[in-house]
Amino acid sequence: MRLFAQSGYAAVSMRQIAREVGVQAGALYLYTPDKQSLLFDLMDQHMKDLLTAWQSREQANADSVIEQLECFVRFHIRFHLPRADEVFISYMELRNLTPENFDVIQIARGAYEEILHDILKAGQTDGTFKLVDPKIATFAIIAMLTGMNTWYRDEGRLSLEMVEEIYLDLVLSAAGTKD
Amino acid sequence: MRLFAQSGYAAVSMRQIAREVGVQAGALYLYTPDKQSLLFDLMDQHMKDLLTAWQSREQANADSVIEQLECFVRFHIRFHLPRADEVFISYMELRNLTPENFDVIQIARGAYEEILHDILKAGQTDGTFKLVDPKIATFAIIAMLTGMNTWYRDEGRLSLEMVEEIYLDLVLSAAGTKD
DNA sequence: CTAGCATTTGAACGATCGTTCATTTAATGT
DNA sequence: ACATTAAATGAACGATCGTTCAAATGCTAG
Repeated sequence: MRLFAQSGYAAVSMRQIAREVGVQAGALYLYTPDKQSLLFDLMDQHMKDLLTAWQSREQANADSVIEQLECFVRFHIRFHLPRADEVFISYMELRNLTPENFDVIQIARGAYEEILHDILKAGQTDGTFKLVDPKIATFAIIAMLTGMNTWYRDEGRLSLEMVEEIYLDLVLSAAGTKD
Repeated sequence: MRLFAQSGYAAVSMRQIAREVGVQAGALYLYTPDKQSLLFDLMDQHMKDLLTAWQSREQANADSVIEQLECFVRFHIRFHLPRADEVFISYMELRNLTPENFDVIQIARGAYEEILHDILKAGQTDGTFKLVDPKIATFAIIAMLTGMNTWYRDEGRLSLEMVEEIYLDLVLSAAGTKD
């Protein structure tokens, strides 16, 4: 995972991976059928972890849509930030998946986007959110949140908690809740 | 450019590039010193085009910060959307640049981000934007706008003009102008 | 038509790729 | 201590990589 994130799937050789785990290249094939599976399993597990983590979070079903959106934003940040390598790989290496593997990941990604989409649609329907297009807002918000991974550093100017509040404010504003 | 965008720099061979332009691999070296230069020149030209295009846009200096932000958003969308391949490469292939080439691109990228940053800071200072942190808002807005490239298709549900208005609305809201 | 220059070829270089497999080494059960 | 199973090696496979370069080809000026 570290090697793929650092140099990219295509640029990392099985021999480099073997060296990193202290083994000869041939031995890797006792654990994986091929290089492609290493990439797919990494991405597939990441998406499964993501969806599972969402489903098993402390859930308050009677929440207002604003609280639901707030919950989603905080969840997204807290899940993605500590997983910089997985997230990076999952976004950058999609084209190195075989078509079948690509489809699996895309479907999981769609399921995750639908979580936010449903919240935004509900908020638009009951008038809480002043949104022109919930589908586009979904893309925009997720891109905005995930983009954090490209610049956030633990030793940076702002703490995780502060960044979380700032992004929450940006998202709630974009959704049209600030009146 | 098309090959790099499609398969990634590392996965494209000089022989594939040669075949695409109808020539043998050796002949490419009459036009480029090496493969790396192909990638760098592509990205460097893209960044130069971007900054030049911004500087030479029809400029109304007395604009309000809201108009400036609106101008930036429209500019970003109109510049990036028709250049899907260049943008994709410029974001995905950064790690395949040599350190010196990487620095050149990063500096140009910083210059572009500073355009938006300056607008947001000005708007925060004069009270037009209700922003907690202009620097983070800069990252968030650019990520949000650039993310459009991953899903927008010409034959899609919405026209470029409509998408532009929707994103403009999202950005202005996020900046805190909608009261 | 030819001389001279520019362009392209195609073979070759050494290196590295993902993957396989006979063989060796390590661990386990009796 | 030995038989058996598991794990790992390291050499080898054919393929492909970026790059070089002598030789062949195409083009232009005289």
